[in-house]
Amino acid sequence: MAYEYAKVCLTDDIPYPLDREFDYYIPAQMRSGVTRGAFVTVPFGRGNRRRLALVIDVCESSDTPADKIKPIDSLCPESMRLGEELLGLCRYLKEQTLCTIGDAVHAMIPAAAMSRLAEYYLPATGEHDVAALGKGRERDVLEYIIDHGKVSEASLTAKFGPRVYDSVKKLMHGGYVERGIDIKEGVREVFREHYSLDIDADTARAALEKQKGAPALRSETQRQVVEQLLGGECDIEALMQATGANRQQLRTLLDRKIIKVRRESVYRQPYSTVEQSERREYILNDEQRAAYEKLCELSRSGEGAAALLHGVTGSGKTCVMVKLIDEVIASGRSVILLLPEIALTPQSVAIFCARYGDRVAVIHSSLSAGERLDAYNKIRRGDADVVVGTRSAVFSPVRNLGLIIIDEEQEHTYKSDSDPKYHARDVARYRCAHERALLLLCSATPSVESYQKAIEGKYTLLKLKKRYGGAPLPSVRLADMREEAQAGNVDPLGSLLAEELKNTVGEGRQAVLFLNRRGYNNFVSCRICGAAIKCPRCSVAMHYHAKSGNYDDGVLVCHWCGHRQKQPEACPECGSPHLVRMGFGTQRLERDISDLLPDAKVLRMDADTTGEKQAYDKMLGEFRRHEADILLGTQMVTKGHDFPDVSLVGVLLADASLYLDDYRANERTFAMLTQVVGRAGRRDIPGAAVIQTNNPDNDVIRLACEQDYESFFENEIRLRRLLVFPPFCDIALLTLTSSDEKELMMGSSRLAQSLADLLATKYSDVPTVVFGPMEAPVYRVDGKYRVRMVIKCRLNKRSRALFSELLMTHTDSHLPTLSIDFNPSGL
DNA sequence: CACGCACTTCCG
DNA sequence: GGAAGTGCGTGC
Repeated sequence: MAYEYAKVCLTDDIPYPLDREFDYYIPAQMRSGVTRGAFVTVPFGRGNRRRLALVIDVCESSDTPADKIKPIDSLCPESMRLGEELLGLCRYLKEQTLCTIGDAVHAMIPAAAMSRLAEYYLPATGEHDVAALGKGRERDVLEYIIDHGKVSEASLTAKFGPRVYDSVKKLMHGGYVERGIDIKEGVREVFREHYSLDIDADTARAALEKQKGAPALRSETQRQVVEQLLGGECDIEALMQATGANRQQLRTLLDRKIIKVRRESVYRQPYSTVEQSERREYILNDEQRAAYEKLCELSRSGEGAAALLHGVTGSGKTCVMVKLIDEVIASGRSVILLLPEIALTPQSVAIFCARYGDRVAVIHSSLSAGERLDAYNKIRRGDADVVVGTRSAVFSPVRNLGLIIIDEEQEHTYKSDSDPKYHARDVARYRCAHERALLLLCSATPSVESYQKAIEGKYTLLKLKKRYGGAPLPSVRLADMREEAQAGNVDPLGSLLAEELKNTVGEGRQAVLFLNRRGYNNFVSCRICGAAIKCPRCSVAMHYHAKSGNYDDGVLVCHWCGHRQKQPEACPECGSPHLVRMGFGTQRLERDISDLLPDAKVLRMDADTTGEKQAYDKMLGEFRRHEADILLGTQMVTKGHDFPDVSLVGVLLADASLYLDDYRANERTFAMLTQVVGRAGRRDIPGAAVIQTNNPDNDVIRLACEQDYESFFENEIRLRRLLVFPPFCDIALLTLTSSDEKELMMGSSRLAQSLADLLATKYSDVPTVVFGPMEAPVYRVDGKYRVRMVIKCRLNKRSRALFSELLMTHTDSHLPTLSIDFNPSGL
């Protein structure tokens, strides 16, 4: 059992070709701690700079020549250790998404839990002839280091400028200066200290009575502390309150071993202030019961299984989910529930907090570093067995995983577009298969890929066809905007929708208006030359955003890089002063509504007004409590929020998303319309929906109005098969990025050439269809140019090996950066 | 022939 | 990514 060697992967930010296993010697005193999944620091490279590394495996011998092997430097805290399941998942992520092990690790462990290495410089031990350095910059640097004793590279750069490292290097060569390393553990956990006596009760009483031989209590405060603790353990706040002791006085008693302290971590609870909804009983109807029983059966089988729950909007999928979670928890296993970010609201979280109390951990993007760490530790220690969270929660280190639920599984936010470029659905499938758990995908409008898998029998398909409580579907009317335009109405609000809006608000009910895309077409263009005003850093038209209240007083904003500027007086292209604002966005719509219904209270919800999560949650709360009449917004309003008083739903520009140059445009449009129509009229109020479109005959729009998913799927799968799109192939998106346009051009032809070479020789057995290189739809973003290649292929070991090789040979710090995304969420 | 600098190689 | 190794041009 003496493992002397460890295979490790570096986990700092390293280039792809360097991401392989390296053998290190394990010093004898570290043998018990250095095991698979542990983190260590190692000396690496010719300069032996310290690096953080993950132990992939330990072994008795090594194939590496003994003279090359270096010893491990130190062992990192236990709290960073990855379990066997997550270690396997790191490997899987690297294979599947071509990320580095480091990228995978960072997706799993919160930054606050990771140790950080901080290098510093200090004067070398021993005497040195400082005068021999003469009077150059090196001497100044050395004197600065000697004066300060221990200096970070950052402070040297601040003092001497960016090229200071050249001097430092020379000083190190000359033996004047040495490099040291500090290992800083991440953000501290919050602990509460509990004090108790470290001496027995008799000794304590003796001390209080000032008996000989007993420890002396030198002050009244010390006596009070001992007296208090005779009554039992006491936490620090209560103790200081009761005795008037301060930290220093407690410290003294601790040092004299009269009292002792126990530190218990307290978890910061970001949702502790959530309005408590009462724990309600869920009564299942026949359909729901059948689905629930089938799922229980799958779960109890103890094998990895996957199911797709397809239920029309309002069919009560949540009831089935909650009952299933109860069942899995009761059997002693843990549950991960994934929701799209915009569906993760206090209301949805409250359902689970009310039911499972402090056994719930919530994870979302706007947690502070400390909150994230607490949630992570709570899960890791087994103090939470229900995890509710967004995409990254799929990596939660739960104990004894029993179930992963992905709600609204078609949402593209489950696909990450930065390293690791994983899809939460694929990660969940892998985990469930390996940890013998059940995967449950839920949706009213499943992705074409998932539904196809269900039809093929890879997922167990469960259907809920009835709306819960028998609520009828809203009556849906299409408003043909071409007729409106011919009649001279170019306002965003058509006459039918305007009429319905008046009636609804007049009757004291609420309405939701959904505008397809934020600030749609809302740009400034020149009447003379027709050019739109573009962002100086990106090649897209900037959008006009009015300041609050005044439509004419606004700024231009780039939706890609966030650049803001005032609207220019004249066209930058032709100098003409005739600039006009085109199209309309949520702001323009808000103004039109207040003209139409001056007394109605309107809430506008888009990325501008909901910068912070709290603001978004607050707005939803207000609308739920009927403190406003009309909710107006982009995608955010379509999610499964249950608004009891909403009887009208309006969709503006229903077809705007049909013509995106993405093969999923139909699917997205169908899902959006189906969901938004499903918002209207639950329970006893009959709902109505008005959909404004220029394409009333379009099948996608028509079928969405009828909530007919099956027919939509039949059409769509036929189209995908015909045109060879997923699920009938996979797509690899290769993106080259550079701030130098010329280098980018050279890089892209080099890339195309290597790809062609590999396909003609080593990988001639891999069938592909190659498109490009071509400029990305938005060529320039944040000052960088982007060129792409799109490759249709089948993802398997061979094709991944091909792309991996491409990444190996095209990763170089002074070449354009290559990024590969398999089945990206948008093209 | 010494030094500077672009380019390549390899890291255990 | 970074440091050392390689090879070539320039300079007194």
